[in-house]
Order: sequence, then C-alpha cells, then structure tokens
Amino acid sequence: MPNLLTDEPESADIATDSVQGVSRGITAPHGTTKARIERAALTLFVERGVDGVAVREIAAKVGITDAAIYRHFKSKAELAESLMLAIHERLTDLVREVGAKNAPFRDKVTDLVTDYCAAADDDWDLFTYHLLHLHHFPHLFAGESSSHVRRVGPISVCANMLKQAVEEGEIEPGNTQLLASMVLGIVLQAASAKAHLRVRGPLSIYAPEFDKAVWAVLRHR
Amino acid sequence: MPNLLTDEPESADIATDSVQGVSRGITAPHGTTKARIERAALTLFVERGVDGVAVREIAAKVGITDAAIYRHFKSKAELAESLMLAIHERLTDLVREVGAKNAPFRDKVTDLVTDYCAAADDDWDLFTYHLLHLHHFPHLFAGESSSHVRRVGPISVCANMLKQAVEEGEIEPGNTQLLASMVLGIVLQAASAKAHLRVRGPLSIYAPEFDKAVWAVLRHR
DNA sequence: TGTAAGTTAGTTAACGTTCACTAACTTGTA
DNA sequence: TACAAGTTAGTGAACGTTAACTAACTTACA
Repeated sequence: MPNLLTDEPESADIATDSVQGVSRGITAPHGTTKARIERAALTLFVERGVDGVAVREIAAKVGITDAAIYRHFKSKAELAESLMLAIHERLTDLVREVGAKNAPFRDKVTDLVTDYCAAADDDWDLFTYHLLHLHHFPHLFAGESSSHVRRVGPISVCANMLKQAVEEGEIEPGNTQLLASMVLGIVLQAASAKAHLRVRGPLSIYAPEFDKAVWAVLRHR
Repeated sequence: MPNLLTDEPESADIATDSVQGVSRGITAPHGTTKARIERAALTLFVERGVDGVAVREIAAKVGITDAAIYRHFKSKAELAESLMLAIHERLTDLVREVGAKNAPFRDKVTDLVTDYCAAADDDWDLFTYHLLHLHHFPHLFAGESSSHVRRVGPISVCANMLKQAVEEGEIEPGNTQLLASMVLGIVLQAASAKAHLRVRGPLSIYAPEFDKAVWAVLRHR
C-alpha cells in the first residue's frame, strides 16, 4: 500500500450499504481495488448518470488517480456497461429461474415478486442503476423489430412466463409483453418511489402488497 | 369489442409528431425559432440524455449555430429544465383536475388513465422525456423528508386523490404514496415498453386495459 | 432606424485517455 | 538462498478534443 492519502473526501454516507462496506464486488472479489472502483462508480452513476460523472471523481472516491482506473477497465464506457450488464443479467436470470420452477402459477407469481424485491434490497444501488439508467444502454433493451438478435431482459423473460401461463390456461390470453410491463410496473414504480424517498424501508416489506396487486391484475381481465 | 391485448401490430406509428410538425411549441408559440429549438432539444435529450447532447447538435438540427441558442435560452440547463417543468406541471395539473372532479371515484380512475394516455400520445417525446429523464432534475421530485418545501408531482397528487378516496370509504386504507406508485406504475411501465418498442401504437388503445388493471389493484386489498 | 435574431471567432475549462516512470511483489533458476 | 527479470498497480503530467458559453459584428424588417 504505497498511498496513505485521504481516506474519504466527503460523504458520511452511513445509511448506505452498511453490511459489507462500500467495496462489495459486483464483478470483482470483495475488497479489491477493482471492486472498490465498481462501487464508487456505481454510487456516482446512480446519482448523476454516467455522463454526469468524471473518471477523476470515481478515482478520487476510491483514493487513487484517474489513470489507475485504466489498469482495471479498458474505458469509462466499459466500466459503466459491465455494471449494467451485471444487474441486467442477474435480474434476467432471477425471472428465468422462477419461470422454470415446477410449481403452481400462483406461487410462481409470489416467488417472482419476493425474489425481485430481495434482489433490489440486496444491492439497492445496483438495482437503482438498472431502474434509472438502463435507457443509457440502448443495445441492452433493443426492441424486436429492427434486428433479429433479440436482447432478452427481465421483462421479456417475464412475458415468456406469462405466455406459458396462457398456454396452460392459468390466465386469459392477451398481449403478454404489455401484461409483463404492467405487472412489473407495479413493483418497479414502487421501487422508483423508494429511490425518490417517497416510501421508506426495504422494498421487501411491501412484497405482500405487490403480490396481491400483481395477482389482481393477472386474474381480473 | 376487440381484444386490446392481441399480439397483432394493429397500427403503425402515426401518432408521432405528424400533425403539427417538429416545431410545435412547448413553451413558445408554434413555428418560432424558440419552439423549434425546444423541439430539437427534446428529441435529442430523449434519445441520449441532457448530458449526452451538445448545444451544437441542437443548433445544427434547427439549422442555426450554437451561439444563436443563447438568444433564446440563458443556458443549456435552463433549456433542459424548462422542458421538464412544462411536462411535469402539465401532468400534475392533469391529475389535479381529475381529482377535483365531482364524479364517482370509479369514473375518476377511468378518466385519470384515459387522460394520462391522451397526454402521452399528444406529445410522446415530451412524455418520454419526463418518463426517462425526470431523475436528472432531483429538485423536481425531492422527497418530503429533508426540506419542508414539498415539490408536488403527478404521483404525489395522485396519492392525495387516493387519500381522499380512503376518507370517503371508496377504497381500503393503506399507504397511499405506495398505492399511487403502484397504480401509476401500471401505465408508466407500459409506456416505457412502448418507448423501448416492445409494444406499438398510441398508448390510448391500451387505456381500457390499464383501467381494468388499476381498478383491480385498488379494489382487491 | 432600432432592435431582434442571426453570424463568426473566439475563450476557458473540463473531459477521457495516454504517457513515461516507479515501488513493491512474485517467480524462475544458478 | 540470492537475485535478475517480470508483473502489478500505482503516480503525476500531459495530450488532443470537445464542451458551454461570450464578445463583437451583421442583417432583416416593423
């Protein structure tokens, strides 16, 4: 450790991610410099967007120089995208796994809502990054019209799950893409409300509410 | 009555700015340079975010030089914020007006959904700007905890409407902020799906579906 | 003819990235 | 074991570019 420089410039962010500390890994092992860069970048990206954050600021938050960032990431864009890909795939897999379960559809809905909330609470900043800044990475949610490489994501996988439910006679037929958006919207807009400090506490405490609401939408059509 | 949730493409995107042309005013009268700047800025801001767009690009799109922009707007930030304020207040007023109606609560819900969709279709780019980039303007949605200047917006006004409905015994008591987020989330996430080309056509064609879903959530608790 | 609205040609600052260099480890082998 | 050689992860200074914005000048027209 050659550098005994300033530990923390500002913050006093006590409330945010208390358990594992700010160096929790997203791609890299906990505690490594790479993980600390990821965490610092994530926090800043969430607050001000990728374009609103200078590489120098990320470095300052970690306690290294901007040049050192490039020992770990090819570019700022790669850093930003690797973070987005991590949460995007994590959430996509989550939905896929629930969908693949051998369980009654009603239970799968509950599991989906519960697991989604748990994932959000597990790494709130990462989840918020996905929630607020996904549109910064158009190739990750490209519609199915233009290219025939269809990018999957939580919503399209959820739509597939609903399509299967339709085939099995669990719910009425309809536009499953739209329906998936509507039901996930219940959870996501509530998450957005939490991000904007309109609701408090872990998202999971509202999971039963979400479950009831989602099921109400799926049943009454 | 045709099923509005069919997977059919149904209709092409005729709704996008064909009628009034790209110089439609948001703050300024139609056809003026100021209006054309607003429209050009809006289109670019929606696509790539405020920080992702250079003043030069906006000017180029209008057919003037970047310096000329400053004859009409004090700064890029002011331009971006005036656009956001316009749609933010338009939507807030919309919700307020529906809430102030002297009509059965069930009808107000239908009106809210219908009018919200109509507002989205009326100026899709402006609506999308609000949907995707509101978080770029933290002071417009500041939570009620820190400052005592509570900024209102569509969701908080909707929450008030629900609070009133609770007092009048129309729906069960509960966290109205959360409930407002959940029900608006149904519409907003569907709008997001349209923005990402996962669903097609004017948002209004889905309004009856939204209405049913929103009511299902409000009733079954 | 005065002014609104445009131009050209800058300024200043910030950005992402690269450069040459270095201290501290790790490793292969005489 | 001693140590040359290589690797890792950092530094500080710069580079070329681009950004927002401004000053001074020009022009159309009510």
